[in-house]
Amino acid sequence: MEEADGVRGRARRAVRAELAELALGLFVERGFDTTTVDDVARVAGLSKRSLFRYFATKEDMVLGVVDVMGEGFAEEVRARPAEETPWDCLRAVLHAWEARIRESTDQLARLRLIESTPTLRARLHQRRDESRRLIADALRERPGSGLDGFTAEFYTAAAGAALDAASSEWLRTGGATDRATLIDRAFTTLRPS
Amino acid sequence: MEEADGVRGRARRAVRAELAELALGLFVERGFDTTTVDDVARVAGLSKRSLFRYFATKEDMVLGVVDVMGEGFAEEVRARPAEETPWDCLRAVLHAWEARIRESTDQLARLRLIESTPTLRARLHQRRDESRRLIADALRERPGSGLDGFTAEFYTAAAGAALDAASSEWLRTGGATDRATLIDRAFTTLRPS
DNA sequence: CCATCCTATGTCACTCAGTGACAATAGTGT
DNA sequence: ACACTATTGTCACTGAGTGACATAGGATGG
Repeated sequence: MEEADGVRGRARRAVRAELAELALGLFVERGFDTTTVDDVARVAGLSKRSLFRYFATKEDMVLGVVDVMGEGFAEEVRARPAEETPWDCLRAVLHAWEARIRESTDQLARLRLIESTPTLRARLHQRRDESRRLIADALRERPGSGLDGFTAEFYTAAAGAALDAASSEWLRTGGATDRATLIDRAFTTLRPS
Repeated sequence: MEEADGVRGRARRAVRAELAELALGLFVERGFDTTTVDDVARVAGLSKRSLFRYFATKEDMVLGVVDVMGEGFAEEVRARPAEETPWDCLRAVLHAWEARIRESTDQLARLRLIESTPTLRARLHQRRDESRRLIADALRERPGSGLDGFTAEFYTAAAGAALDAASSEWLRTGGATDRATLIDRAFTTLRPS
């Protein structure tokens, strides 16, 4: 039951990743809504029930990676120098995050699928929502931040808006533009330095 | 089939509103997830099937009003004076919108329910997402806006962030604060005048 | 007043996501 | 070989949502 890293846990995560990749392929090929979980299970060679032991929901098969974001992000916010403004702090962390995300594979196909599937977009937002609280709290609890809950939440949500717009544009250009640069542009739009 | 205002259409909308109110009451009382659609149908005195002829989804019974926002909002954006900056334009329209929303009943209970139910939050974001494109387009197409798609979308998403944070804070204070004021505060936070 | 539409509704059967319970079956350590 | 434990499969179930079809009710034209 413990999430501590045993051989078991690692194997499990490997299987999960494999299944996610397979599912993504199917969804991209046949469409998310028109592909049933049973379809995925059949192709993957296990039962629907077992599949749901790896993923809580169908959407999770696609979102998987994104969902852990919250805690890590909040932690990095806390680690930023105290003299940094909230806005710059968020920009910096988001920037660093982007660099890491770029390494994962299939980002373009995955994002395209998410963008074109309302169900998936909804889930994604739900996830981001849960993270937002965590991040806003981290922002407020920085030494000497002097932020109230409302302002902290707004900053965080605005940063999320930057991420959103950047992802959307990145997708529109077929992955040609640099997401990190776009994010910077968004941040600067509202706070020209 | 036509949505034009006949006697029929008006009656239909009245029934819809009545059902929505009834459903909201049940959801608030028993919880959204733990209340089945059949429950609502039973109390309302019609079949589940008929209920789904008034609402496409269970969530729609709660969100109902919110979803028409998109087009109206976009229209008002187009009607703003051209010399206004995008940011001020959004602020003004959002401000006007708030005044109108305040008139609807049960806002507090409804919002509380939405806030505390992930499924509902997800749907709400989904709706907002659909509106965002419309509004961003309207913003870009204002005479002499000079905005690219990316920037327009970011502005719009950021305005959505302000609305979100304001709603959240408004709820936190039990409806004591003025949402319009909060929105102004958010807008000013990122663009002190 | 009756025949005729048209719409709202009910009924029934179905799909699909997700869950709980329990049995079967690995795999690991001793 | 033996016990222990995690993983999987099976089966039956709930709950949202849909499609097909039958029917009741209310307006309209003759």
